[in-house]
Amino acid sequence: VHPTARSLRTRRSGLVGVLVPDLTNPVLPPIVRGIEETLWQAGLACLLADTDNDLDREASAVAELQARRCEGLIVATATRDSATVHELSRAGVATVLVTREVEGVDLPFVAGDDAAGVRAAARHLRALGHERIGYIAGPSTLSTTATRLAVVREELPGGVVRDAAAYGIAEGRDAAGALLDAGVTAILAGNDMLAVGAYEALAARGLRCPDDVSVAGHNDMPLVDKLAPPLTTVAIPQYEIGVEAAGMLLTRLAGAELPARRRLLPTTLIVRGSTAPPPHSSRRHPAGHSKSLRT
Amino acid sequence: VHPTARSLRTRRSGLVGVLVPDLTNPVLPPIVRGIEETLWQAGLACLLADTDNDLDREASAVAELQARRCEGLIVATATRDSATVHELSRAGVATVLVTREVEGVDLPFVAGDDAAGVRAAARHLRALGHERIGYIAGPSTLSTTATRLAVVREELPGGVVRDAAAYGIAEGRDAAGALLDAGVTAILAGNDMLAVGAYEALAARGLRCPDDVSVAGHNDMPLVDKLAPPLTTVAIPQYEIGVEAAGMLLTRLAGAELPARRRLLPTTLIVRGSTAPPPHSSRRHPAGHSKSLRT
DNA sequence: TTGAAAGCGCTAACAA
DNA sequence: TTGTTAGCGCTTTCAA
Repeated sequence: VHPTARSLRTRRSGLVGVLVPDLTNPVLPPIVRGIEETLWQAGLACLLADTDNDLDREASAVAELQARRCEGLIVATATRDSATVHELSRAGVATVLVTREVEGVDLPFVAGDDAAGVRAAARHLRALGHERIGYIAGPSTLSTTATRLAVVREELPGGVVRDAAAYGIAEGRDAAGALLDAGVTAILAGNDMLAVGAYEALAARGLRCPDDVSVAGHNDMPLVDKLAPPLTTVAIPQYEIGVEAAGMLLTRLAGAELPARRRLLPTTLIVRGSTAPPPHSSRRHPAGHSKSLRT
Repeated sequence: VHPTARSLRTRRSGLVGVLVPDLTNPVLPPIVRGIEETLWQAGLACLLADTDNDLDREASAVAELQARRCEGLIVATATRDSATVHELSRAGVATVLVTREVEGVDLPFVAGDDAAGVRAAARHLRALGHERIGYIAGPSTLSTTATRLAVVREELPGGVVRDAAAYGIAEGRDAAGALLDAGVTAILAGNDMLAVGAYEALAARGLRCPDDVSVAGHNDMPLVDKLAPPLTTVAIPQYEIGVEAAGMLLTRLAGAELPARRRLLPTTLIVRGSTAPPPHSSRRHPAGHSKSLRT
């Protein structure tokens, strides 16, 4: 059997294009694995394209993938207003969006339930007794940022928000510095890289985590459980997201209707050592040991 | 232009298969990016296959990629005696091995210069004054393990070696425990995951790093510089390895001769806080402050 | 049921 | 130089 001749005749390439913003971001490999394994089992192969978070490269990668007659596309690179994705939608190309959604486009979308995760994290901090809580938001071009920020605004009405230009350590450090200047006792970070930056900002000021300031992140990337202190963070079911995205593409390619256009998989708040009651809080000490409560 | 028809006619698919053992291993994504970008620029697309370190999956992935008429293969999954790779070599398939080499096969190979890296790490520990040094070797099925171990045997003749069944944290913890029982003052780990396991073994015994025992790793994976203490480790030029591997495949596909079959790119020992002189060592304190030297 | 033939869109070989 | 044609290996259609 010769797949090329078959492709020519049947007009099906057996190829799916997978667009990732940066494979180096630890969130992505498990997702890609989920996609790859699911597609592979269905007899489809993955053409991988890494856009390095560059809009032009996204556009040219899509063009190339289209030219190569991919049967469908799985896109994890989308900015909120991606013209490329809008065009894909208009052209009726079988496309599934992963992790990053695009506004005004009704393509299938799969992600972790970030809103629930951030909500849990925000409530966790409040339950610990924090009242001045700062949030480090990621780049405003991404839907993930918007989703998480909306929840923060809702759950932490008096919260201080700082933007980071990118989901990186340096950006987190700067933003956290500004939040500390504003006097927060807890920092919720848009993702774990930003949280690591917050650790650095604390260290630079001689502040201790969680004694002086609590920090929480998002994604539960590898090794954050080994930091000092281990990072409290929101875990997302990355592999399952990949499997689900590939599954949605498969049903779409089979011509079937999707049960739901948007699929949000459950996230989990993992409480570790980086979050604790704020300083001077009576909750710092268990009630039975606390003098202030006894008097 | 229709690439399928062109492929049928020219018998060139424009596809290269990339086999990885586990994309989730942080060493791989930068390598894959290097491969992908280089190949993409040359007009070739990457078919990604993740074998999950499974021999059968490696075999079936190769079969599938062959069936899809990939022009060449980049293989990062090979065990030292991989029958699949031997077969590839025999069949004359354009193949480049990355990171993991296969014995008795003269396919092009690209990797970091692990031997030099491990040598530097071993000498670093000896220079600090360590005399009882333990080594945690990875699975013996991999060439990386053999390469590193050979250097250890050479540089640390009296060293204690323990095998780990896999490059994982739990395996590192167990192996490190055994080394500590043997009374070592420093642990050199086959990679960073094993080193993190060593950290855990130390913590479990109430030992402090680097005060009681030094630890060094290999790969410089993300966040090991943020651990407590920051990990001393050997950094390998991952992205460049990917670029070089793709480059070698391209020259091979162009029919040209390779300047060298094996290409080892320079590694760097990054000394951080996890290595220090052994306890009771006069080198712990600068000479000028040391009473023992004064008397 | 089995078999022959047309044609998918391109490129390379050949003819003009 | 430019234009025409055969055929890559398969699937699908249509005839036997």
